[in-house]
Amino acid sequence: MKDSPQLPLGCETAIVPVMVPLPTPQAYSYAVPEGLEAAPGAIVQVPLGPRQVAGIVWDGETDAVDPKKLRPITHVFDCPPIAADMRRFLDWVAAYTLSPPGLVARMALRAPAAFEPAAPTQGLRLGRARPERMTAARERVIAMAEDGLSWTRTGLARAAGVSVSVVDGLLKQDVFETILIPPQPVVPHPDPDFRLPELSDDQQAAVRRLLGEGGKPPAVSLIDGVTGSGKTEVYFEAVAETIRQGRQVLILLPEIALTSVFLERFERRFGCKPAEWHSELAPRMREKVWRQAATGDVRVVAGARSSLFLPFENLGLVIVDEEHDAAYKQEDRVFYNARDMAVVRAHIGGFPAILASATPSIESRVNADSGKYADIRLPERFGGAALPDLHLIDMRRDPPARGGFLSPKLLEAMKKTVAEGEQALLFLNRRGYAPLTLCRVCGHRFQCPDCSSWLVEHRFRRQLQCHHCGHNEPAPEACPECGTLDHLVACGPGVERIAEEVDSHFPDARTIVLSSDMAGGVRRLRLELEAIAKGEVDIVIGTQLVAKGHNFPMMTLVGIVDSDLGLANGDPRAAERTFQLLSQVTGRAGRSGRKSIGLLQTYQPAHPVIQAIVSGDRDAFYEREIAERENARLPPFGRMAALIVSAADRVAAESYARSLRQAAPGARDISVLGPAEAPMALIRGRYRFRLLVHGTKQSDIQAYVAQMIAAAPGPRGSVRVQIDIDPQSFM
DNA sequence: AGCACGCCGACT
DNA sequence: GTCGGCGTGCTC
Repeated sequence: MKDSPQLPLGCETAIVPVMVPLPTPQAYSYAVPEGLEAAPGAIVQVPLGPRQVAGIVWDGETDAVDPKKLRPITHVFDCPPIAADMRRFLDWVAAYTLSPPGLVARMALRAPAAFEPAAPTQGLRLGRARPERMTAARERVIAMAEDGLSWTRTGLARAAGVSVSVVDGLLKQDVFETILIPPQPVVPHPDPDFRLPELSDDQQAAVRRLLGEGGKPPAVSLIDGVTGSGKTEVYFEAVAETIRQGRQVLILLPEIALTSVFLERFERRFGCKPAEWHSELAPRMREKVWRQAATGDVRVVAGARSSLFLPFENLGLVIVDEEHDAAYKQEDRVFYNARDMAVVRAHIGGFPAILASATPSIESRVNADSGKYADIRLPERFGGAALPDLHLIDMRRDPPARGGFLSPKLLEAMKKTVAEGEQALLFLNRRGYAPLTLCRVCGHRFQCPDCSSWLVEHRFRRQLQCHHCGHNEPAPEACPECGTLDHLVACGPGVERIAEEVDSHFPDARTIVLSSDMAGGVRRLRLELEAIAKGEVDIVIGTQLVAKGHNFPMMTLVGIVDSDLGLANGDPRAAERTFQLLSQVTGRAGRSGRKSIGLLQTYQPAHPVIQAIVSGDRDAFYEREIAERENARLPPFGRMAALIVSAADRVAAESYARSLRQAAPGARDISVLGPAEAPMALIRGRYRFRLLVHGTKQSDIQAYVAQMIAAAPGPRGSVRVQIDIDPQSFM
C-alpha cells in the first residue's frame, strides 16, 4: 500500500490516513492492526478521544504524528469502499467551499447503520409436519403458506389475518422450516425498455443530442424548455441508456418529498419507482438506499441535494431537474450549491451531467450560450397543451375592496372559472394569516425575541410565529405594551387571510390552503394534491410549494396575488427569482389543452420583470439580465464569496468583521465590501455581519479568502465565521 | 463536531 | 458548602 511508510518488513504495523468527521484540515493517522485490511476508501471505526467514530481510509501520505498518539483502527466495516472518484469529489468540495474535508466526508457517512450488511431476515416455509391440534386460525395460516414460497413471520400472520402468536405456535411445532432470506432490494431494477415513449420530433432531436448522436454525449447539457414541453421524457431516455450500460443514475430534484408526480412518471416509463433519498425518509429505508447505492443494487436514485453524497458504486449519469431552484443551495455547515457540485461530480467521474429547467439560472444560460454546455431547447408544449394567456391587473386602477387583497377583476375571473366547473389557483408566497401584527393604540409591533423579523400570525393555530427560528407564542388578546384589549390589527396578507377573503366571496366553493407548514405533513400534502388533480377542489390558495411540478389538469386560472413581492429588495438575483417563480406558477395552468389564463396583480406594471413575464418575451429578459450581470462583473462574469460573522453580542460580531476586513490582503483583481449588517441582522439570538469578496472570473477567490482568514486574529468567544462561496445574494 | 476540563453564581 | 453555567482546548 502506497500510503503506509515503507519500513523493513516484519515488525511494524502499517499507518494509514483516516478522514474523521471533524473540522480538522487533514486526515488523522491510525495504525492498522495485524490481520486487518484497510485500503483507501474503506470505511473504518476508529477511536477518537473518548469515543468511537466512523471514518474513511484516505489516500496519500500520512502526516507526521507523535507515535505515542497513534492508536489502532478498531474495526473495518464490511462495506464496499468509497470509490476513488467519490473521494476526489469530497476533496474537491472541501477545497472549493473552504470547508474542512472531514466535515465534507461526514456528509457521505450519514447512514451509520448501513456500514455493515443488513442481517438476513428469517423466512418461513411450510414443511411436512402438521400441528397436533388444528384450529381455524392455524388452517388459514397453512392455507396461505401452501404456495411453498417463503414468508416472514409478520407478513404471513398479516396475510392470514391472524396474530403473530399463531404463526409462532406453528413454528414451535416444526410446521415451518426456517430459511434465511437475503436483504431485498429497496426497489426493483428499472427496466429501460418497460414502455418506450412516443416523442415529438423536437423531443427526438433533443434525445439524439443528449446521447451524443452516436458519438460521446456532451459533458454537460442544459435542457431548456417551457413547462409542459416534455423535458422529463427527454432525459428519461438518457437514464434508460445509462441503465442499459449497467451504470447507476442520480436524479436531483428540489424538495423531493413533495414531487410524487415525478415518481409516478418514472414508474410509467421504467416499470417501477426510483429509490428516494431525502430528509423525511424513514431511517430503515435510508440505510437500505445508502447501502444499496454502495453495492450497486439500487440503479436509480431520485433525491434532494444531499443525495450527491451517496456512495454510488458505479455512477454513470447525474441529472439536475429544475436546476435554477434555490433549494439546491445548502447554507449550513458546508455551504454548497448542489447544481454546481453535480457538474463537478460528473466531471470527476468522467460521465455526463444534464441540467433541466423551464427558466434556467443566468449562470447555466450563459454556459449554454457560450457553448460550454450543450444547448438543448424544447420550445413547444407537448400534446396540444398551451401556455396560459397572461394579463396584468394594475392594482392602482383596479384596487381591491377595503380590507381585501383581491381586485374585482380577479374575483370576476374566479367566479367564471368556478361556475364552469374548473379550478383556480391563487398564489401568494407568504405563509400564515398576516406578516405583521401591531397595536392600533400604542403602535407596538410583535417582533421575534431572537431574530430581526416580525412575528407572523397563524390564525388557524392561534399563534404568532417566527419564520426564521421557529419561536412561537399564543396569539395575544391584549397589547403587551399598553394592555389595551381588542386593538391589535393584522397588517398585510398571508395565504390564510386570502383564504378568508375567498370564503367570503365564494362560500360554497371547495377551497384549500397549501403551504409547507400544513398540518399532517408530507403525507397529507400528497393526498391533497391528488384530490386537487381529481377535481375535488375548486380554489387552491398556495405558497411556492404549489409551483413545483404538480399537474392539475382542471386548473384554468392562476392568480398571482402579489407579483411585486419578490422585487422589494434590489438584489439582481431577486429579479431572476421572481421571473422563475412566476413563470413556474403560471405554467401550472392549461396543461391539458383547455384554454387558460394567468392574472398578475401588480402595483408596478411597467417593471421589466413583470413585463418579461406577461409579454412572454423570455429571451429579451435573459438578454437584459445577462448584460446587467456582465456590466457589473457579477457571476458568472465575476466571482463572489460572502463571509458571515456572527456572535451572541452585536459589538463583538461587528468588531470581528472589521478586523477580518483589515486582514484582507491587497489585490488588483479582488475587492472587499462591508462589513454591513447581514440582511437578517439577528437570527436565533446571534447578530450577523457580512463581508462580500468580489473578484474577476479569473480570480482565485478561495486562496484570497483563505489568506484573509489566516491573517485575521482567531475568533474569540461566541464569534463564528461562515464562508459562502458563490452566495445566493449579491448584496 | 463532540466532549472534558475549568472557573464563577444560586440553591438543596 | 455543592450543582451547573458555557468559554477553551483537544481529538491521530
